[in-house]
Amino acid sequence: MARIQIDKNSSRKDVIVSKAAALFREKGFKAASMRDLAESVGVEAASLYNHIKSKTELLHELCFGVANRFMHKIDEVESEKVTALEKVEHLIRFHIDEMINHYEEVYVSDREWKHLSDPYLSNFQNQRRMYRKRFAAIIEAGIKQKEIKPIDAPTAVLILLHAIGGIESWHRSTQKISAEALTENMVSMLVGGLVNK
Amino acid sequence: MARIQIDKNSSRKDVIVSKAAALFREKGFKAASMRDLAESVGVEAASLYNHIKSKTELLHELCFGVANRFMHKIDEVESEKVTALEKVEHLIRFHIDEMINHYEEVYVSDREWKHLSDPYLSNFQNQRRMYRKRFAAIIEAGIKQKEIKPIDAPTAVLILLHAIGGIESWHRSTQKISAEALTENMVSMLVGGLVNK
DNA sequence: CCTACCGATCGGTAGG
DNA sequence: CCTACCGATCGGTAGG
Repeated sequence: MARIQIDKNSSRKDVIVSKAAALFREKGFKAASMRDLAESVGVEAASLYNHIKSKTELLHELCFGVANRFMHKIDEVESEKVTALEKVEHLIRFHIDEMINHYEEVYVSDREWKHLSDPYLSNFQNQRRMYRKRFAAIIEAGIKQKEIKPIDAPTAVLILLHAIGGIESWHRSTQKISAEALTENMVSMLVGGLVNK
Repeated sequence: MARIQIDKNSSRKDVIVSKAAALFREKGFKAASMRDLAESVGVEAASLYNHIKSKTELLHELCFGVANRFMHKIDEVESEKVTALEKVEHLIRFHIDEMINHYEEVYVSDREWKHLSDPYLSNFQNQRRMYRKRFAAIIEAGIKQKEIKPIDAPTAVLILLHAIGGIESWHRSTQKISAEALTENMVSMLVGGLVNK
């Protein structure tokens, strides 16, 4: 049987990582076993180790993949020539989009990073802390320019990020409104909660 | 040594349940072992089973304890003679208060209920679904009375509940603003995102 | 409440 | 990629 794929190894690994995301999301990192994962990939558990080093490596890849995308995005947004409030809205829309289209990875990275071990754990926590600080700084700027009402910026960031995490429930619900409607509703409520008057 | 406690068994169990909440919050239900719990209580693992039936029983108690408080509260709020928007604000304040003062139980009930097993699991999911429906109905009423802007009510509920879950980050942060300041900031942003104009 | 211990399951390795 | 298997750890029980 002809194989179109040239780099079989890397493709196989991608499949494993993506199945791992789905499994870790569904059961949690600790409760998901490598035997579960093997079954969902369609091989024996031992065979997984020809493509990956360890279970934790899968978590690294998921967490840092997501973290990198967010870091890249905030670089981009910071250099935009728009109002602070518009920057905030762009970040909100990016988070919503990520949560809609890369649900499993984002969810796992958000809830299961605690199970990373230590060179990676502190690295991840630092990136996360940094990201939130930069997000808060944009809100702070918006407050100074009176576009955003005077609130505690770190609290606002925490509300925004967690609120968007609620898209989890949307994914799991049976009667979903459309992704577009969801996005506009969320933006309306979240940006509406920020604006001055 | 005199013992003031009359019902030793029930007191001992309360300690175990509360230590379990802290441990499950910190490590996650699956990753927290009964040996960890025993150590934090100050006994051997086997001794725990004189007070509890199983590890899962601990999770039941935590999840349903929290669920019952919320169900009781929404009963109360529904019968209040105030505007729909005020009812929503009361629920928001209750959620914030619960998340500030019963952090560990609420957090565990929110994130670890997946590990319940099945008579309890469906029961819990039903209560949760019911609660959200009733919350959404209040918002719907507020929209009809033009107190609340026309948004998708289930989406609004999802945003509110998850946003308040963000208090987790406040608990873990080193430079906490006061509980009162946190509450007023959150109410301002969340209620502000709902009001019509 | 403890010592001693169980069967099951886990992540991972050896060797082909 | 598989068979066979490992040491560790888990939730829980027996018996005192």
